Amino acid sequence: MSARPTLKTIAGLSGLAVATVSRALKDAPDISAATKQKVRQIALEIGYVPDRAGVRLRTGKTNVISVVMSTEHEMMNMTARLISAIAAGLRGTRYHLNMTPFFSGDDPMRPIRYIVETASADAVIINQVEPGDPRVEYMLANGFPFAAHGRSERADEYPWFDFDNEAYGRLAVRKLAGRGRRRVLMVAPPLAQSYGRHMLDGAHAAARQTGTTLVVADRITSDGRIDDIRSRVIEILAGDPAIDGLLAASPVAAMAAVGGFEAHGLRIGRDFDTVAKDAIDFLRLFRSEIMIVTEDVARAGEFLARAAIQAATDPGRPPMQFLDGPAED
Amino acid sequence: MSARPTLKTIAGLSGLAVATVSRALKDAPDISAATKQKVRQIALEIGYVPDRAGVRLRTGKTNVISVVMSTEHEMMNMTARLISAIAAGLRGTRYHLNMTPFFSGDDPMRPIRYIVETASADAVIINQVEPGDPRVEYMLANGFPFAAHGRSERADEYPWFDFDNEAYGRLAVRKLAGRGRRRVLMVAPPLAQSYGRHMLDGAHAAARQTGTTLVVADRITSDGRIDDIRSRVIEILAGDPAIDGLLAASPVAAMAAVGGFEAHGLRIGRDFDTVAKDAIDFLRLFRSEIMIVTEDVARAGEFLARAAIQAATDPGRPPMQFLDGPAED
DNA sequence: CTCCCTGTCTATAACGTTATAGGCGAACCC
DNA sequence: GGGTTCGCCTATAACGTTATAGACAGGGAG
Repeated sequence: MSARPTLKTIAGLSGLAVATVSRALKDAPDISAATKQKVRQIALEIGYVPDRAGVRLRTGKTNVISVVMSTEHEMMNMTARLISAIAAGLRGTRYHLNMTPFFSGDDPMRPIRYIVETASADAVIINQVEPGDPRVEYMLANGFPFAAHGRSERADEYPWFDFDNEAYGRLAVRKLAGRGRRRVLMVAPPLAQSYGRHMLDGAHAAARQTGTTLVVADRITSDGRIDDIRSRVIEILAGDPAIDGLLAASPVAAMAAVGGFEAHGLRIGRDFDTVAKDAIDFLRLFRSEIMIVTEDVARAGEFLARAAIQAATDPGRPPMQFLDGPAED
Repeated sequence: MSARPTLKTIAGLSGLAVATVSRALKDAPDISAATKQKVRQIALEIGYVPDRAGVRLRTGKTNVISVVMSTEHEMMNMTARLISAIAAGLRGTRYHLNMTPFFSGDDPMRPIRYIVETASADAVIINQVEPGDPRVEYMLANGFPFAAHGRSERADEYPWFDFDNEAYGRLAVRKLAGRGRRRVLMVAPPLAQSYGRHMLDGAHAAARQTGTTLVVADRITSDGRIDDIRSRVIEILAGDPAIDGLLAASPVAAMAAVGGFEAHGLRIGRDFDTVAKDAIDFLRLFRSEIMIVTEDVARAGEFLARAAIQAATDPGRPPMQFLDGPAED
């Protein structure tokens, strides 16, 4: 039951001063090679690991990356994978992963403010960025390191990873047009979020190019409740029976909307075709007739982890940014 | 750009000593009510929040609860909800949530050992407990506070929350028998895990009582790959066409197995019935013909959060334990 | 021989907190 | 009036780390 080794332990064993041990482990230039060697050897043998509290108190570095995300509803599926991927990206680094979720009804700024004010992380990772996102504005204003899944107008100024939803929108409409579909119903993401606008822009552009008509479903969004999506799609189809294509922004929305089509007796592949984006390998398992475009969340998480670390350790460097193209099935 | 307030700041403003301020905020008995009042007032005004590194260094308390879970595969769905629920349970407490996932191929003991050795959390929460689970043994041996989702043989000695899978197994078979089903195929969880054994025991018991025959699918488990489950179920049905009931341990297994039945042209409700356990409200949305038994993960997470905190702060108290009954649809 | 440099190492202080021992005046008792 | 007790407060040290300034020996230059 020996206590945990500290610098003092190594100092005692080596006959050196605590400060020397510290500097030797830091590879400081004014420590002889022999000393460094000896210190490192002892440190290894007794399994020395720096005490986080000591380091943090002295340096202010927490060695913590905080993920601040909403963890509810369907969205949780993708968020969970993203967090898992970030965790994977943090493996082998000295960073710990902290989760500060916010819940519906909570102010998304609260956890952010807390972290910034108490300096309780070296960097923050957020997702679901909106145009003019206050979290982005706040952290930029305070010079607090962060990385974002998604872009706002000020995307130039911070690290981000984003899926190219505009390319997805274009690709999806082209795929449907390629199957001869002329009138496409789109269950779009909430347009308050940046990625929703991007996707819509892409779909519109490709619709113009291919001579396809794009009908954006009103009163529902792809993050809505299944029942709402399904019943609204049924209504829309009743009033617009020429619709022969479906463009969905999420796997759940796709399932729900397809259900709406099927309620009219329409069959996928025969009476209509569907393209959907899937980040969680969901549709491939249950509705393989749907044309799937995959969003690679693992890549996103791994990138965001590295981007956050770079933002924390090297604020001078240009921010890491990556626009990920859609992967066709 | 004023620096963060510390005890020293309050000491300066109040004219008291730092130690007095500290004790006043701790409500120590030998500080006058007037002083306490004054100190608290100032602390509130300047927004004093204790520095975690300082507290941790001095007291050893990290104010961190670490969740150590595997974050991969289908299981991720439920794990994600569990983590989210734990986070919800931690809201309003002074505890931060740390995530230390392990990945397939990783040794599950590694993160546990790290946390215990470096004392980097006040308590740990684990899930998917197995009989003789080495994580449980290790933490019990080291007297490290933890709470578990699931029980092992030594369940008496530690805090846990568990879903009553035995009751679920019984209930499921009874429901099928109640619909006149006589020969039930069960897609069971991996029997290496405690909950799998429980569920199987319950199913067997109810089968005996109701005169139902229970056929446990071999070579597949409910956490397996969709395709494997589906094709194995097809094989089994080909060799055993009298099967008219399905008991699934997870929503994904249910979907996959139902797919196998349907591949034989069998229809749910007419040719067979299905009972499945669902923790993520999945089946209700997509296959409502299935009889669903709900496992309440939110309750589990909230309970585990409180149980972990109690284990950390009050090791003398008897461990919090709760066996949650299945909720019928 | 003195002076200065260079290469190593060390003493000290500080980050913010809290446990411990002690100080000091006022009130109380005999 | 002298001693004790009580109520309230403070000084000090310590947790583990690292930045800073400085110490000390040996070597080279003058």
